[in-house]
Amino acid sequence: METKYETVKKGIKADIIAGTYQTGDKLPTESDFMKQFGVSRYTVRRAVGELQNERFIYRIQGGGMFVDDWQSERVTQVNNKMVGVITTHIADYIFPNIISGIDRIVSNSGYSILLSNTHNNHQKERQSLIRMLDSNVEALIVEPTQSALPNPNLDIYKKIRDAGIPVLFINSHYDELDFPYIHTNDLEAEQRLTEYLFTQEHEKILGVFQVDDSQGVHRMNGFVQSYLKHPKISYLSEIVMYQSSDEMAKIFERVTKIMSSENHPTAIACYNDKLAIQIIDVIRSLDLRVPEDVSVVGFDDYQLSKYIEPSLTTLVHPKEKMGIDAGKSIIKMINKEPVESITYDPEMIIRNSTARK
Amino acid sequence: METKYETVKKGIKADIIAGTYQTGDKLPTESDFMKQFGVSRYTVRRAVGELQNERFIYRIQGGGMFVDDWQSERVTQVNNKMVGVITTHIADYIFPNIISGIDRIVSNSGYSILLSNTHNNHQKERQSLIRMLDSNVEALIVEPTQSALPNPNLDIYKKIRDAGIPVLFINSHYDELDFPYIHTNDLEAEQRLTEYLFTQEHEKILGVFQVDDSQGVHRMNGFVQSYLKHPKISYLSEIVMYQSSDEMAKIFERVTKIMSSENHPTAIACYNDKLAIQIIDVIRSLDLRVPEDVSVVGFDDYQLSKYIEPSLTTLVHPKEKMGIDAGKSIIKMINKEPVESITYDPEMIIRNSTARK
DNA sequence: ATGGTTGATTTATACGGACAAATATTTTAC
DNA sequence: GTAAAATATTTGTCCGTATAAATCAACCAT
Repeated sequence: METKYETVKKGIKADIIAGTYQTGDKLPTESDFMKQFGVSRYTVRRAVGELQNERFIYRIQGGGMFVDDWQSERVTQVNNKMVGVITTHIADYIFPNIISGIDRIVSNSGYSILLSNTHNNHQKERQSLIRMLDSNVEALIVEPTQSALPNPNLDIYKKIRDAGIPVLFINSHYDELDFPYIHTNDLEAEQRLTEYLFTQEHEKILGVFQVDDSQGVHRMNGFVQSYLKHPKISYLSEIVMYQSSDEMAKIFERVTKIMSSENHPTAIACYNDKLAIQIIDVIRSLDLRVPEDVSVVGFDDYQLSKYIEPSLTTLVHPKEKMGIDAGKSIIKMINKEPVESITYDPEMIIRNSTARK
Repeated sequence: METKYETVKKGIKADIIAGTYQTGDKLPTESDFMKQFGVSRYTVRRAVGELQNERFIYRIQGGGMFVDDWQSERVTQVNNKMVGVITTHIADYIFPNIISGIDRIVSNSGYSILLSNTHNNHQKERQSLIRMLDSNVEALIVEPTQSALPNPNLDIYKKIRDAGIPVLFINSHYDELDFPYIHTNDLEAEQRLTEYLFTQEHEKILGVFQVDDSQGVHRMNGFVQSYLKHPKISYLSEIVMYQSSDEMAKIFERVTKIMSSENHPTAIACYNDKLAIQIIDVIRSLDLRVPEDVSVVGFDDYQLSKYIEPSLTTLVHPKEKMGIDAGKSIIKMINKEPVESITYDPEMIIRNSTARK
């Protein structure tokens, strides 16, 4: 709940910004505001006192209160409550849902989102972190960049920690830093999915994974560990690893080569749905049918994965909810309340891109 | 003569500077100071309140008052080069692409994006605008909220203009404000698309349009004007109008009713691809085939529109490019260079959701 | 020892009242 | 009409009181 003086302050401030009271105008008297807001003189005076500190008004004893020239250069103090959000990509894929979830929560607490993306590049991550610090964000939500590789920006993260700025990681995290994080259990989920393909009698499965973020590595490990539980067929597994900086065309070439061979895999486990959708296109160009000839599975349950033909078998995990949880956690952290890390267990959704061998 | 609270303030401040109270030390309680200076609690609180504003002390409710690190860097100059971006939705649809395009450009010029969304609600737009001003953004990129309706926030926009803050509108704009804008030529494009349906011998076409944003209104007008050019059949057109606040289920109900009738329309023109995809689902639930029984067209060329079954006939317009152009324009505007409004002419893409009647 | 509960302490918010000081307005005196 | 004086208005300072919220310290049960 908001305090009364904050309500009064906001009310008057809004009228000033809206222009109801113009620069230089005489404001209503304290008694007027007392009646208008139904509060005591103390409360009004506290509100206008802060507005005076923020240079929105000035007061003349005996004369009245007046709107200050608040529009001119007030570089000095900015009362901006901001939460910094750093992700690898803004537009791609599931991030909009996450960002939207964050926004829904933090905007209700009066915070804005200062957004930055790293294009999965450590140098850009560094720039983003520095800019966030310069902008005096009160807290940070970060999706680590190339989380599977050593991070050269740990020095800045440590500075941020020492400055007492709360940091929350999403999707992955760094073991060296003990910030809380919210992520999905990629390894176990991919394991279950691969296991499902085995029950469909697939033995030779191609895994295609992006390995410069830790989610991709976990998914790949899930794939591999599934095979290790079936030592008789584990030699049949094939894996294509790629980095986010690689050209997609090159990756598809490698997949094409593998799928063109005599004894090609009968199923493909993809890093995510986006890749799966593209791989299905590649497969069809080889005159193979999905799922009759090749089963394809993805990850994430991208919102349109059920509408494409064939609809995708995949793993669903919360997206907007992750954002909402992240927003709630970061607000708690700002208020110095304790916060627990959260792990989501993705659920398998069987659709039409998979079939018995 | 000095006021009492000034005396108290000076007294405490002197002890801090002299080192009687060291940085981090707990100060005496308010009651202590009341006795020490022989004043009321109000006076003590007023004194320590100002000391807190001057960063000499900090207070913890229930905990006590402590000497702040007043000797360190007093002025933490905030280097916040920020561009505010206000859209109706963050996650939905094509906005991520636009935001990503903006980010690509402005981040290269050292700017961060302060993001806010309005959920297509005027009240929230107002809050967003005020927050942006409070945060000292150097420029604003705004997608108008409910742009087809009168905007109650024009007063703030005018205030922003008077303050010399550059504003750029995307997707739509307000005629009352002469800010530059970047938008697509929705009317003509929808006209061409409807015309195409006529060439496919469709005569009875249902239009489903969202009418609280001006894009939707323009699209609907394109649809209508197309019919007006064919007066012989214009009585055959049907239109379902809805607002963003309406429940989708209700809209689908109305569509269902129309499509269940004896002589139902043979084609449906949808506000956008997202709606088209859902409408195809509705149509199929009525045991009608797309495109054999009913042709469906969308708008926007949503990225997965070519992957769904059937792939969508639609109008493509730049999305990320719109963001890039917006970014470039806003940087120019910050540099006080002249900027022209930009109009994109969407291109028609014929896919498999349409067929000859 | 430890973990939870209770009560005391301390700051935060809020009300009402009183008088002082500066300014604004009206009245009075010329 | 003008200037001075009286009055009213408005902000500034200050007090006492009350309740809420957060923290701290002591206690008790396990």
